[in-house]
Amino acid sequence: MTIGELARAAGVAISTVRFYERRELLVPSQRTSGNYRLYEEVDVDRLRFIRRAQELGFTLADVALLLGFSRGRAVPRAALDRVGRAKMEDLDARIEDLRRVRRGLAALLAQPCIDPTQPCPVINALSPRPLPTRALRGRPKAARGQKPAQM
Amino acid sequence: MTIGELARAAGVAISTVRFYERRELLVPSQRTSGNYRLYEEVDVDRLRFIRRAQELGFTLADVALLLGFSRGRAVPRAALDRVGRAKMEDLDARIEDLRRVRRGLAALLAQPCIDPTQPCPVINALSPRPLPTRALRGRPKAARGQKPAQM
DNA sequence: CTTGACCCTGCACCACGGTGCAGGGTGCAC
DNA sequence: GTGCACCCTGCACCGTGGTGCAGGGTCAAG
Repeated sequence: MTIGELARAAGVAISTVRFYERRELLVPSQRTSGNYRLYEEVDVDRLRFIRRAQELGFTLADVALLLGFSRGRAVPRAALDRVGRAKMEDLDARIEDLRRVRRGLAALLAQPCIDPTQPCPVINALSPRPLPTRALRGRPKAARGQKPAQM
Repeated sequence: MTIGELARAAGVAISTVRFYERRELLVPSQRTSGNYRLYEEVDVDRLRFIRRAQELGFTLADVALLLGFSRGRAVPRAALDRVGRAKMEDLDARIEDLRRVRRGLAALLAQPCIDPTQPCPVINALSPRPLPTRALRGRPKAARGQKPAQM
């Protein structure tokens, strides 16, 4: 199975497959005499595993970890649990972050602005809080892949 | 007020202030004869506005838009509403995405793995779904600024 | 033997929001 | 007049997950 066939089978771009190889996530088992990468059926599963794990919020580094563990035949349940639960907490924190943001934004938008020619307290509404320096936390992980949602 | 004083007052790095200047978000009103940037009190508010807006999920491009509008003295309520409501929808979609991911991950972790020496169906649990090609959607915006939450 | 589809490597580039550094100038106190 | 903190510009780099391109080689059909 060539790289093009693999890519089509798993629904990803060829460049992405090569990119995963650089990250050591999916190394072809063989090469042809002409140096073409050759994959097997199991690599389709592996590639789908990578994509699915990304969907579940794992980074490629996490996936490398899981696949690295799985070199010893099975993914040790304990390892998956550890990584998975950490990811779970991460997800919960991100969801909470976004909800907090949502509340703030809702409050801002709900605020009536009486005279549109006045310096409308919007900037004031946003700025006064001294921000505890640690502000702007957040996790940049997972759920990527689309452009920043035009406005 | 020099750049260092401004940065301290708003709790951001000097390099960040200069970065915002490149993005035309915060241009100093004056320079000294020695070419030092000079800021006023209002710039502290403006800087805090930027940070707060980022907390609320606006990108720097969004902020530039809002601040650009506000050149005409006030932030037009309509503009803020438009940008803000779009951001709101974006937030809702992201929260829903994460919840979906959370459900998937929870299901995966809940799955008991009887024999830890067997190829534990974890990879199988993740891979079999052919993924509808469009998979891996998501919005990469907002809530950045921290490292990817170690595991 | 040629054509065309496919593949190879290596490198540069995208967005996003910054950070860091070199090499130099300024401002003020002592 | 010197030391030190602070400032300047410009450029390169970080992580994340890729994409795109140039300049070539391979392979199978016709």
